[in-house]
Amino acid sequence: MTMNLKTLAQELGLSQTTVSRALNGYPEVNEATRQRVQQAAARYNYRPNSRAKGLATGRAMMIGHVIPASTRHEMVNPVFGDFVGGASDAYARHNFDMMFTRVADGNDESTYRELKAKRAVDGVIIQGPLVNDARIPLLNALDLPFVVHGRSSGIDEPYSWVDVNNKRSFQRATEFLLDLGHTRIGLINGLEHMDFAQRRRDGYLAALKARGIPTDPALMRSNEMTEVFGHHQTRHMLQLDAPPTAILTSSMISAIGVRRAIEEAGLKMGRDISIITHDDELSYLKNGQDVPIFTATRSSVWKAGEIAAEMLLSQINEPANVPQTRLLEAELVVGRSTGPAPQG
Amino acid sequence: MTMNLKTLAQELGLSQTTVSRALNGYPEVNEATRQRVQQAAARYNYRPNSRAKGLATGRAMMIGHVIPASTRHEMVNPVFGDFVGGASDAYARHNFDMMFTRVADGNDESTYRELKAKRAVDGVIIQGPLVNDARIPLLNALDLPFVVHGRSSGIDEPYSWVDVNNKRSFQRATEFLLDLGHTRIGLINGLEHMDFAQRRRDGYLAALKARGIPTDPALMRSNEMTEVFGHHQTRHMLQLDAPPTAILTSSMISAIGVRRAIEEAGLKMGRDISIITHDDELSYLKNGQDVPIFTATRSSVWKAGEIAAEMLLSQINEPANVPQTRLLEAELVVGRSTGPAPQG
DNA sequence: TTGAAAGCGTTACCAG
DNA sequence: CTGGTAACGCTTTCAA
Repeated sequence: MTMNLKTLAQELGLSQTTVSRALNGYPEVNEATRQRVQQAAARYNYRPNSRAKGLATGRAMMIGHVIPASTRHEMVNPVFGDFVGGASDAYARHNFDMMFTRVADGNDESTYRELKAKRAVDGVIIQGPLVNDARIPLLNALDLPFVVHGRSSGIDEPYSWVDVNNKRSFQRATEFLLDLGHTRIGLINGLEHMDFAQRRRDGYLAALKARGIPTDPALMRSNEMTEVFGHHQTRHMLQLDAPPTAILTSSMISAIGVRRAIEEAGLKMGRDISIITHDDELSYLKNGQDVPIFTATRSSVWKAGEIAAEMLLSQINEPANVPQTRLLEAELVVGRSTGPAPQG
Repeated sequence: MTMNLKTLAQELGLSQTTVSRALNGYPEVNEATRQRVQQAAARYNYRPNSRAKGLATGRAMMIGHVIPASTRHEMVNPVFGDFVGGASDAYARHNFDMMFTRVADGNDESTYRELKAKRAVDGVIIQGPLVNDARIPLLNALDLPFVVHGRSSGIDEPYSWVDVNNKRSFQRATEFLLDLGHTRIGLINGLEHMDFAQRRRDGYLAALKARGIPTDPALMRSNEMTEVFGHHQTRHMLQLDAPPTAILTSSMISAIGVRRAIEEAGLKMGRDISIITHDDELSYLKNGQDVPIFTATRSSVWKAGEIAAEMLLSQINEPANVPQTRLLEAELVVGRSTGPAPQG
């Protein structure tokens, strides 16, 4: 048997009401009484039953993260872990908890509906948005607060998001390789229906176009970002008549496979071929300026998680408070769509 | 306003009791009534409010995973993601949810106490056990059901665990390298207070000893399993007067750094040096037998997550049901400690 | 086979 | 400043 409000109140010779008020910081309680109550609560290690509290207040103090089963590898992607780490720090500050639901493919509509109907969460974070992601209209219709990590092209409803500037960073990375003299640059990208993959490709193409370098479809691959595919795609590219002299990879995990394929081909890194990866903390000197290349570094993704969580909580706490699109620290971008959204 | 039991019952002209019984599969309800109720529930997309249900039943239908902040890199370790993936599959089958709590270092005692006092979860999974891990006696004292992913040497209380055979796999891997003719084998291990790291080292040492190969402390490193440290440690080992000709790595993530250091040293993989990594799906022919080397492959870790979750749920549902130590599929081991535990 | 009513442990309203 | 009491939405006994 564990302590509850009723017995704690009896123990103190007070009413449940007063004890509850003392513990929840209501002003109208006598300071001496409050002290007494707090001490007793500490002594008995009393914590309000979260389900009872939730029932009474109508708030779950819980945020849901729904993970499609298809993206089994997603959980392994460092971006996932870092984002979630940052978010959970923010939740902890506000005494919220974080709930994960893995969902079979194609089943996410019913999952969100259920989350809403069961009142299991006060809001959700959407990870890995697709192009024209159906979850966004769904959640708007369900009136379940949410924030998207990333953006979804093709959606014209309002929604809040936090993203890195994928287009700009891939454009920069490509320019960097061009500056080094490479003209055949391979792109190992994520799946094309993922929104970020399109933005990254756009950046890559824009850089090539600006220099008048022809694009070669054989150098542009897209698939799940796993070691196996990184390896596979690289092997094929290296067998081309005119293989790439540099490779741009979308994730640290696929880069493992890329490097293995390069090893196996007997090529020497840095001499025969160069590779750079989206998670790298890289910058380079250009016109006397230190220019960062990638924006999805481990720490900025962590930060993105924190910001997304804070946005969601503020949306939940004061629904009137609609976030504005703005730039954060030059690298992170947050926004409310259907406003004047920053490009990239 | 969303549908609840009361209005659903009114809509049907039935009592809440009957509706509840019909929906929860109680036998004493008229089949025609049940049909009618189920259809109405589906039509209104009714789901019982999980907090109200939890209050009434005394069960949270939620499992907690507590993640120490120190292991920030842990969330990035594929082992973490795969284990959690498997576990959440199992939870989904039983309609349980999964809650994550990140906790500042040294604060985990109060976190577990709070989880218990708030009745937020029905049980917890312990990840990354240390040698003589204090969480085990704590949770036993709190009477909060738990299952450990891994084991904790030095604990003599009973507890349930699921583990791979770390010792045997590192012993095998070392033997494999010895069979290839290597005599200077570097070990890049996890932090030594982590229980698994000790077991792995033991396996490595046992293999060397069996062949009479002297051990060299300079070849045995242990640290967090990150790219940075993998790189760092490898660089140092390669600068030795007698550098290793093979390296055994504890994780795919640190292996990234290992490979980079080897590249930078201008060595050619497979000719100058070989590396194998604990996550590799490797096997080799020995005496005409195909012998698997490592046991912590991605898929077996996934499976371990499923098994751990199932053990925990069965412990929660029928506390009398104490799991027995046993071998699963030759590679996974589950158990109840203070029984005759399998070695390794 | 069905229903009324008493919890489950809080919060919040309304009196005093 | 404090207390009584009615929600919150469900399950579960006890009666019918």
